[in-house]
Amino acid sequence: MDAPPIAAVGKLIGDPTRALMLAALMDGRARTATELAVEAGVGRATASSHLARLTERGLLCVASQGRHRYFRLASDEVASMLESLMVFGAATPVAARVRRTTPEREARTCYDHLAGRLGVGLLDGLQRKGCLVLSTSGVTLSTAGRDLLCHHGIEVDTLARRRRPLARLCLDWSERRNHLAGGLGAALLDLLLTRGWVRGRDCTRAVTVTRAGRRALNVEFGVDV
Amino acid sequence: MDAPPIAAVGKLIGDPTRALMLAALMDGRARTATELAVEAGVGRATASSHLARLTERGLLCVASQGRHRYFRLASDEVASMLESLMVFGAATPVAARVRRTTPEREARTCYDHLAGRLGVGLLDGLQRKGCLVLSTSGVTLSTAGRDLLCHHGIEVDTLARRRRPLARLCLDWSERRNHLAGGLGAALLDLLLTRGWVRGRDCTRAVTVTRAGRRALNVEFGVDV
DNA sequence: TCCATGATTCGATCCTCGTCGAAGTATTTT
DNA sequence: AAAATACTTCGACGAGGATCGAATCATGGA
Repeated sequence: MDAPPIAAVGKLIGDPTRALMLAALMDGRARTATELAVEAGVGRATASSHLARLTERGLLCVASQGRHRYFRLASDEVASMLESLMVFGAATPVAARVRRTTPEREARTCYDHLAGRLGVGLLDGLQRKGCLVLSTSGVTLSTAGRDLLCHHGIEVDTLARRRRPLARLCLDWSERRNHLAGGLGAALLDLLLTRGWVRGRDCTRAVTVTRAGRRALNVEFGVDV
Repeated sequence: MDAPPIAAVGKLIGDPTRALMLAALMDGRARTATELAVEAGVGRATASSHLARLTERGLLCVASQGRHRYFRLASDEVASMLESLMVFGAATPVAARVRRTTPEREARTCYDHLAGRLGVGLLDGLQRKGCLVLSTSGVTLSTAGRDLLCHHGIEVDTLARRRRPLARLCLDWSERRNHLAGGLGAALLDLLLTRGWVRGRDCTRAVTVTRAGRRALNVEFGVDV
């Protein structure tokens, strides 16, 4: 009658303070222990103990820089798992049906890549253009896709050599469809931001598509925003 | 500073008793409140309150039959979400690396379909044979696939008319790759069991492939067990 | 070397929530 | 009708754990 493994993870995520920390880190950026303490509205001592437990369980990883300790999500698999929780997080099924379309549903970041309608659309568009081929073990980049992305300055070959998978799928809580994660997903968000095609809002994970972005995304990646 | 939605779901799964109930229901079968109380090692009153909360949140659904109330997972999306939690459930990353291959990793059921190496292999095989085509919104069945499954007595057209999606992907905690869920996944497990190609062990979710099954799976579905 | 700042550890406190027994409701059986 | 079974609601109890302040450790700058 011993508690199954999911209980431990659930308990970890179930605490409001830890959940706030995880939610804050969903944008993929690293934060110091004090920053997270403030964001969760809790004392430094409390935050420290929470962060230690999250790290120990493999949900977070930590990098010491000087006297600061920067915490971030351990991988985009963690982000993916958290997103899958949000499917049930919102409310009762009844309330979920009458839910409004929020900006977050339109376009947002998930860890370090795009999600929401835009994220799903991007994966769709790239697939229709024959740039991405979905297979069982995930998504793979076609030669055409490689050329397109290289043309936009993304160093695909460098990314491919990393330990991190080049392309992964992540189930979207708002669309209930997949969007593109992995190194490629991160590189694409990077590209869209530097080109000024999408603009991030500082406090939330929501992003907006610029007028130029709308056109460019359609022409380049076949996205119908 | 209000608690994010994931906290509520986490807290729900985080309780050992509720986790035991969910784990028990992962095989997809429905159980009465009393059965679940026994399986979780807890009184009837306690079980009842837990089941009410799980149902309210949309993780379980309930069907009243006479004086019995049968609880089961609300959908295979719940099973999919629980599997994604197990990726982090096992232990610390260090311990996870030296982990043995258990029977559960070889082949098991997840809700009402196959998972583990066999589940992943089945999806692989069907894809290689051109029976399934992976697309962004999920998997779709090709004409060739429809013919093959009908030939084995699966009433594909009937399944397609149901509200439940015909084919869905579910991330495997042991293989970290997708396996086949949805109505088709359920029908295939059914087929394999009635043909005697795999045999379920009663108490656990593990299944074993029979000698005849090994050959048949290879010939019919291109599975390399 | 000394102080300022970031982070962790420890001990004490407080509160949430899981637990059970008893009573109440619903449904089947006799 | 009455008894039996399945389940839920209610009230009270108790343990686990989240929280904080104070003390300690670690790093950087003067």
